[in-house]
Amino acid sequence: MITSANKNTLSPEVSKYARKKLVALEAAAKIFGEKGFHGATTSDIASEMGIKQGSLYYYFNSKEQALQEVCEFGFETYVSRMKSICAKNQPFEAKILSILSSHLGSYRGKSNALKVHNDQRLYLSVERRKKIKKLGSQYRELLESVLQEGIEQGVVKQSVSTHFVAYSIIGICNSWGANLVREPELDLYDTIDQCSEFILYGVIEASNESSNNT
Amino acid sequence: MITSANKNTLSPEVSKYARKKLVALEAAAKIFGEKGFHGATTSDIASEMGIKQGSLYYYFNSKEQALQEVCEFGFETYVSRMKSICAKNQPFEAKILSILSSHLGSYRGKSNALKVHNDQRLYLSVERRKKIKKLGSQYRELLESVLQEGIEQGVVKQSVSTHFVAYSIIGICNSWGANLVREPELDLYDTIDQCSEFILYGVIEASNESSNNT
DNA sequence: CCAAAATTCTATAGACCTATTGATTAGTTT
DNA sequence: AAACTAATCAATAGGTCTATAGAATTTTGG
Repeated sequence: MITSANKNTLSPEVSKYARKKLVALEAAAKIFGEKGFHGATTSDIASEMGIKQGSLYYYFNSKEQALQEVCEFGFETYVSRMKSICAKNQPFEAKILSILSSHLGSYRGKSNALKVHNDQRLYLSVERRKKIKKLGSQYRELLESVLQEGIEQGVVKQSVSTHFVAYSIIGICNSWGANLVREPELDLYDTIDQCSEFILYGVIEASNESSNNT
Repeated sequence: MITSANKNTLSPEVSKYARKKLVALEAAAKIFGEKGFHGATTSDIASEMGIKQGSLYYYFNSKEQALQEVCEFGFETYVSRMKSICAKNQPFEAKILSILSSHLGSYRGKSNALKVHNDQRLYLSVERRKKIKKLGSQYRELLESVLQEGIEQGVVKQSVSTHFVAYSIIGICNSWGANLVREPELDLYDTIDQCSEFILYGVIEASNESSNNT
């Protein structure tokens, strides 16, 4: 049995294993992102990182576990960053901007892992999804708390459902995130600004109250 | 060779073939929706409609063609409905509401096909995606034209990019659409209303101009 | 430079899956 | 009811994929 958890105890900084495991994760993320979980083969992933199919199992116990790790990898740092954003003492608008920067920026950073998390995580067994589910709930609750804060400060309309808006914001971000991955020439900061403007103020001209209700 | 295009020339109203072909499309949509294109097997689809795996090829030439037909099926009527909405002479807000009703309502109607279109169409070859691509562009252009109309009427802010907002609206709709499919107890009309409010006016309280810009 | 550990390779068993073929049953028409 | 057509089935060829096992190679530490 392969004890892939073994690391060289006398690692220089970080073990060779850990370094190459990261390469494996990135390769898996790229291939899963391109072909989907079931469409990707272990052979694809292995050749992406320059090793043979069988050797991949030195780094993963199974294909499904590879997907699990990619999803967790793509989501983990991202949620913890969300936490620190929410903890800060900033006006509502600034927080939203930070959140959008973090969310959309993640796609440009380790684009593939986060995309895989969004598109492929449901193919994991319930058991394997536990941690991911927890992270997802955490994230949505954090976003809802920011909105609730906005309501209490009188900045955000009382009529909005924090749950609904949180979901909608996540939807917009994931949709644009997918575009950012697909089209590298798309400008990240422009996208962030437009999302922010749209989420905060909608599309209706504020001054004109042309409510010609039929 | 199976001439699956044959219909009984003396069909009663609509041929038995056409009727069961629809059953096949719905079964394929359901299974593709649950397991994804590569995760689904022809055996799954066949047993969903109560026939054996091999018999499925009486209705489809290949698994990939089944996916193509499901995607087109899910998108076609939907785009044509969008056309008639855009042609109507209605105020901007009413049009947006109609569009949201149509888009989100579609998920409740033939929920699976539209979901499959969104999630799985990229696994089709470029050739097979041609028609779908065209429909997608048509849809987005129609939505952009509605926004442009709104700008010209002074209802929509001049600063918004119609392209960006169109994409964002589609993102929100697809995100909520997926929720509507996943959670049947979610109220359709409530979702439509909240989406509309959010898209039109954003989350910020209109009266309060608390722009404490740092 | 040698021995132990880490990493990669080759080869393959065992499943499973698509698509085809020819036989078989059900349905219709005359 | 015979003749014809439509719909389904059973069986399988041919291919691909995951995961494993043991051999071979590389790296590391003394």
